[in-house]
Amino acid sequence: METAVIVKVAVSAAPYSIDKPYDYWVPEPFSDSALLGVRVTVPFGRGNRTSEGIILARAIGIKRKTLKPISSLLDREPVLDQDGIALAIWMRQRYFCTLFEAVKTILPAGLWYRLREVWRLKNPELDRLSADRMSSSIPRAFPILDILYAAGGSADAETLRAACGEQTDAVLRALQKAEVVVCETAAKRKIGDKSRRMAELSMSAEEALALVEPRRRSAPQRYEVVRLLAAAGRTSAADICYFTGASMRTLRGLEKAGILTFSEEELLRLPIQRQVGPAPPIVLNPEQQAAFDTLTALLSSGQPEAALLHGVTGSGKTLVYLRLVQEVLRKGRTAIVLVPEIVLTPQMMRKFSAYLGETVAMLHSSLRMGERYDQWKRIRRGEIRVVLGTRSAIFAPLKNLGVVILDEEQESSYQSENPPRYHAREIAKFLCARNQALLVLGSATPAVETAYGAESGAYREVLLRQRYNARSLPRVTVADLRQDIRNGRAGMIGEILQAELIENLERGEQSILLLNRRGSSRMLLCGECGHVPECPRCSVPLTYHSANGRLMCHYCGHSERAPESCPACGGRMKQIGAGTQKVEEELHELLPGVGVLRMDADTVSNGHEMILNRFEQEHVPILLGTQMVAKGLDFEDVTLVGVLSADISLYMDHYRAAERTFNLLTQVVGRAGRGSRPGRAVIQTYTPDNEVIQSAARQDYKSFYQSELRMRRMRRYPPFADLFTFTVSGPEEGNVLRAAIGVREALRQICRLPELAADEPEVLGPAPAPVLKVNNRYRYRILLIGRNNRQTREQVSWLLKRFAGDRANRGTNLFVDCNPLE
DNA sequence: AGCACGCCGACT
DNA sequence: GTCGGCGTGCTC
Repeated sequence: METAVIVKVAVSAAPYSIDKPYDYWVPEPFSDSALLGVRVTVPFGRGNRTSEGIILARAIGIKRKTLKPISSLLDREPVLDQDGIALAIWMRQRYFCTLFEAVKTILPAGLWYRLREVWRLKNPELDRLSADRMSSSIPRAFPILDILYAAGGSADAETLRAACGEQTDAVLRALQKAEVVVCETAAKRKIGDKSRRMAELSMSAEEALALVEPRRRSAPQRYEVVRLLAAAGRTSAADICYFTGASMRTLRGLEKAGILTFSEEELLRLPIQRQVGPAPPIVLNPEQQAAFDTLTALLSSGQPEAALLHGVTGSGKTLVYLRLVQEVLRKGRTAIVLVPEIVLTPQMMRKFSAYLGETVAMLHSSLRMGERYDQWKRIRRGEIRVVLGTRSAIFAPLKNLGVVILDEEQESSYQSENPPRYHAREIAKFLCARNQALLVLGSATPAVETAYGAESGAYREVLLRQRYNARSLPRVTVADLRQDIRNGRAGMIGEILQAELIENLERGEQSILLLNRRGSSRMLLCGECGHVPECPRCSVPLTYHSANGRLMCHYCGHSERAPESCPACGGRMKQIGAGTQKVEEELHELLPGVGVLRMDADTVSNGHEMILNRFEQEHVPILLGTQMVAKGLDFEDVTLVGVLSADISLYMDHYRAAERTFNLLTQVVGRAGRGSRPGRAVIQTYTPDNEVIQSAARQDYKSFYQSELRMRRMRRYPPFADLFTFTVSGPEEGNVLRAAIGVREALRQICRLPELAADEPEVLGPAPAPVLKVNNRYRYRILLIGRNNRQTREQVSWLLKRFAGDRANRGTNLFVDCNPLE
């Protein structure tokens, strides 16, 4: 029997329902380089389509008849080590994704190849007449041959598809069978350099307008695009689409018609801040020293238990992190430090590089793909020993990991928003266990689950109670907005807050106002019939953007020009919604001539940091913004913080609503009085007696935690149970609902299994998702309240596979999330 | 999912 | 007789 090197491969073409390691044999020339963690291309499926894959295991074995060979190697050296492969396998069973999806998440995007199918004539000498004769029985073969011959004998599949439409693939396969053409797959690196596509007119503005003007009615978008380009000159394609509502398709059409030309523009490299100032030696106060001692003791134990560093705002957790990382480096090991937001990385980076110098690397999502990839290579080569970054930095390929630190561990940004929706804390736990490394979760307001873990002994709790320089907490006033209503004040700013703002203005001190809601959504409403324009593809009202005068959908990206009169009755349209713009107007009315800086999703695109710099340097009296103003920003002169309405996030339909509100309020209140002067905070609310608001006002984590934990125990929420959210989606509401009911019934069956029944699992639903329709797909949810253990996950996995395999569910899709944060 | 194979009805 | 519809089953 013939033997060969046999490898197990995670294949990208395998969907979840059939995902497993597939065996391939390795042809002799590859056998030395086809190592574990090397990416490959392989034939897959009946049609032997070329698919990407990665080698998970390797052995010498019998070359069975049914095995197919590896087609090519994509790497000279492995891109994943044994730990990385183990992590991918773990992620598959934890997040219900395929092995390959897990690998893709672990590796940096800059590393990925684009598989390009190139079709060419099998015999380059073949003349057109013979080719036509050979393919005479294949319908629609002529246009494809036309292009192939015009392009000199070969063309890539994308070009062919663009020119020949729907059935290109089928025709190509038929031509392949007739031995007219062959297909080759070329792996092309997605080049790391991020550039953006720019467009400009390829003729004078007058000429271009003259060309599109006659068809202004039938092709309004073309006309709009040309008008914009005529006025603005060279513009990025993304901006053109934003301001005109045209799609990329329209732009390409204009390119084809010779009216505009595309070009690429390099995005400027962010200058890396390396102002390594003289770093004074770190002096810890007794409490910090005690915390440090406890953590180092844990570090030296063989298999350290994880620690919760619970320190009030301003207790100097960062100094403890720094000392700990120094200690880890001294032992010849490496460290990962995670922060929740990109905005916070430069601040933290400055501190870290001051103490640790060149061994620190920053890794976060706003790095350009190429930079990210370069950093990744430096880390792999061992040049970097400390990685600081946001969520995805947890996948940094450090060797000999000693510690992972998650700062502000309760933040929801640690959970990925797209599948696999991993949580950096869970990945960190896995990595730490495997490397005998220490996991440190730092927070002033830990997640309820984490605090419960500390209470029940799963984490070692280390406390920091003292505020830095013994500063006192801000004086907090809870202002009852109902009182203002009784007094005839209908605005967003009540009497108490106004008085405090005036006081601050007189003293020449700065204030921060928080509007507790996401984004800045304003809608249009007809003043006469009440009609609200909705998204044609989603079940949400469209949001009005004043920057471009358009109505846009945040879910699917639909965009249309805002109507001047009501499409239903012709009445006048009004803007409604309490966005930051509205509050800004109110502020101008109440405090004429006072400078206000606004920071929200609308303004943030043109520079988060710029706004903050202006606030600090130009000493603008008031900064008004959404949640982002609450996060870790320190300004010397801010002595007043106002929360416009504390209630909004309390009544969201989510089990973490109270926790989120408490965290936000505590954080934002902590922004006041960071300098030498004492701070004040005003929390406006319609429910001043609410326990969450009261405990946030007192900065009393313990009492919030205890009442929240009682509630969660009663309602069987995490940490007392795990919530699996099943979402069924599809284009037809009836089918979706039917499929969802099927899922519920299957889950109820599963729950009766003896191995699960002991935990008393419960199944609820189906209920329509909070936004029922997104992108013309209806979504229904089923909730399973149970335990996230191996048995449950196996059952869930089985259900997912069965759902995908059932033909009755065609067109619908099912996915699962466990304990989603959002 | 994506593809081939196979088994039936409407055409040259 | 053959083209193409869709139902069925497999993916190393």
